[in-house]
Amino acid sequence: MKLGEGVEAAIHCAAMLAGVDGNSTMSGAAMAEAFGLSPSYLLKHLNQLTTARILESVPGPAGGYRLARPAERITLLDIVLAVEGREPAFRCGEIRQRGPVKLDASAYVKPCGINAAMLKAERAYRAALAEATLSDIVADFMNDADPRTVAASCAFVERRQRPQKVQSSSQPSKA
Amino acid sequence: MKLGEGVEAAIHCAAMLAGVDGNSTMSGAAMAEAFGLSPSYLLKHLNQLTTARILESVPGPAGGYRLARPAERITLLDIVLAVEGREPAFRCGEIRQRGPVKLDASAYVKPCGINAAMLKAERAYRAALAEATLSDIVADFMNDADPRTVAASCAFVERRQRPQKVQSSSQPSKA
DNA sequence: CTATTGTGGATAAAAAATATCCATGAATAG
DNA sequence: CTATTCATGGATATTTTTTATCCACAATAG
Repeated sequence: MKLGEGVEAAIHCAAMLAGVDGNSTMSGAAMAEAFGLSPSYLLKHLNQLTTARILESVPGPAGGYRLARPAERITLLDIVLAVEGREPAFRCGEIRQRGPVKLDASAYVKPCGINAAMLKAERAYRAALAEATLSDIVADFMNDADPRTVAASCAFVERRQRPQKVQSSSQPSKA
Repeated sequence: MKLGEGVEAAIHCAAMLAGVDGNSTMSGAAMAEAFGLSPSYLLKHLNQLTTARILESVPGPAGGYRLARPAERITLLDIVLAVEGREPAFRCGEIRQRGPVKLDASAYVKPCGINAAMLKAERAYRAALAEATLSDIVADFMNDADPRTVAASCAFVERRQRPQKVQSSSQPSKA
């Protein structure tokens, strides 16, 4: 039972994006640099987050990624499922009916109790992940982490975030 | 996040071994046949259960496996950890310190909050697995499953289990 | 002794995770 | 408009993990 490295990367990136101002963005390359990750592979994971509507992406010279909704409404479960897929970790292969004894298919309509027990545990896991919001993660970091790391993170965000053109505010200049 | 197929095989085998009488055993080959599994690979998993002292093994012509302790004191967590290993599914790569910013190692003595949140969820998962005993699994099977499958399982165990030589008891009545 | 069974190591085959590259299209700064 | 920047998606390569097989060995019932 193992989670891919992409999960760690995705959560860290999302937490960093929670720190950008307003609708500013940060490029995938910047985040890859911040965490010493392979840029082209990280983009794959960021793309999964975009597909899951956890992030929004903006193409173009000043483009990048930003959170698709407030950090209060993004949970670790959202991110884990987006990156690892929604299928349960335990996959019942129905080996109970693979034996030499030929038994009618109607004998197996009731679900396998082993599968049920494993899935129940997995629901507990997911429930715990659903309790942890991205804003919790960020708040804990701000409060508990070493002040130097907090300062370094904020400085990085400040330096690398990119403001977006205002387009829908009070003056609809765009038409 | 995925669990290997060995987990399903191991739990089914343990549940079947819970049905053998006294100190009788059942061979790995018999269990592989019962579930349509590759014998040589299944032995690897059974061996992991033996190493973890969940099963006992008996070599020799009448040998095989049996539970090392009552089914009431074997949990799904025991089996999952024995087969999948005891390491957590989320492995923190400390990518927070892999960036270009050179910061003293003393800045990272406090554990990563993301890691803490992921491990907390994993504790909930393991706690749920620890609640499910092998005797629960067997009892649910006996009560809820289709009577034909119960009968078939019991018949298989009855036919393939192997009594052991009595060596220390008082009444060698079986003979 | 002989046949059967688990143990452990070595090894091979298959599948998945990780990583890179490139062509494409979209957006926009200038 | 033009050139640049960036995300997207496909193709592909590399590495690791999982799955599976085989064999020499030790133990033991008959």
